[in-house]
Amino acid sequence: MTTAKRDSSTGTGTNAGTRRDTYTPETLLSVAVQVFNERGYDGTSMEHLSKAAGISKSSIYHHVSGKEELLRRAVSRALDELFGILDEEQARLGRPAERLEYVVRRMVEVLIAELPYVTLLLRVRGNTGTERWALDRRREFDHRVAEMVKEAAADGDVRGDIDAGLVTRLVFGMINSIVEWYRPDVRGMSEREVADAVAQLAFGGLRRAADGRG
Amino acid sequence: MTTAKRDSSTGTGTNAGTRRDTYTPETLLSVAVQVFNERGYDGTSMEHLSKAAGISKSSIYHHVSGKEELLRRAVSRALDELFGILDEEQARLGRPAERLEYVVRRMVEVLIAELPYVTLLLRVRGNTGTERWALDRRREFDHRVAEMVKEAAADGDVRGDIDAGLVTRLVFGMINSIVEWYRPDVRGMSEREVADAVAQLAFGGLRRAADGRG
DNA sequence: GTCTATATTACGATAGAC
DNA sequence: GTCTATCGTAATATAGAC
Repeated sequence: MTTAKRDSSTGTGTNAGTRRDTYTPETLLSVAVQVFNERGYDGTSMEHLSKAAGISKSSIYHHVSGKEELLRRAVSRALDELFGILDEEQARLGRPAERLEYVVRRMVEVLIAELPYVTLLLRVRGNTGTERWALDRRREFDHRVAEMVKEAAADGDVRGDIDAGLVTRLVFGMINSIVEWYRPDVRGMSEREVADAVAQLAFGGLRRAADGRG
Repeated sequence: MTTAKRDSSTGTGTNAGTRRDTYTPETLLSVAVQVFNERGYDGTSMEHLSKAAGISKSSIYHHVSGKEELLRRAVSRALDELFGILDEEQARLGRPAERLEYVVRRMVEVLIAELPYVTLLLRVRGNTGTERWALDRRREFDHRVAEMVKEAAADGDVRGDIDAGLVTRLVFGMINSIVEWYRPDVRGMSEREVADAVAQLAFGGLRRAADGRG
């Protein structure tokens, strides 16, 4: 009943202002990323992509140089959004613990807003140059957040009985796991609601809270 | 300097009590799982496996029917260990909150004790029948732990302001992320120490604790 | 149990027509 | 911009010797 083909009804070629019917690297990317996430990058062939996009294999090569360029574009987008968080004012100014909580909430929001792109980024293994580059940049991001955890612990606002690197990894694990279950179509649960739940659980813990903020 | 070849020095064939030099499906599995985790299952060819095992491709087919059998054996082992936790006495008896904390700690321990097997399980995508079966069993396990969270919340021992299913997913995310960074060779950090850190962070939260137990 | 050799299919990518 | 046809390689798996 459903079809992977694009709607061709607007494709006269003379409508200057309206969206074109043919693919651009960007629109093709959104299709590719979806398939990559369903089948895994290595489990996706150009044939799979061509079927999903509704064009032939060779047409894909007209837009991009190959599979790896699609991967590079996707993870670049995810990384740019994540690093962008660290440049925001609330991530740079104020007490470390507050900056940390802001970053945690924003990570959840970015992860949901850019769900397919971040999902792909988080699943990269390291078989190609592009994948290893992505892993390096991820590590750099993790490191910068870990520094924030260390500062917050030094201030006494965050528990110091667990190593800051370990804490960062575990909180990242919690946040990043969102890509494994969050789906925008299910009713309810906005970015904000998920971000609140993650922040409350990460900072307050599972145990029934004695009061609102401690 | 390093070699992938096995040591052939004990391979006389007459030493009844000592370990044999040739592969069994089980010893081959440990090699395969390692490569699967490094390159990803889809990114691993029989050629990769044969190089890592130090035998030819066709020799692998003497021990197992193919790649997918290796995957099935690996994820079965991981699933058996995880479901085994739920049969343990401390997971079945007592207050839900205490059973839950026990399961969380044991999950960490099993995950570390069976690191490569659980790692592979957690990365399964669903392209083959074996993979879909593994995903189904994982969901079943998650569901049974989620029930425990619901009971603990009903008792008032665990916060009820966040949906039990969401809490379960986030805590699982934290636990499961261990496979992404834990390496047994790095000095320090035993199974027990990681389990303690996870339990403390999951139940107590990031915020500096007011007291030991709340 | 392990090997070499090979059958067969799938893959990434290109050539060239329209 | 898209297509069909195809190239060269790499994949899974098998055959048969030792």
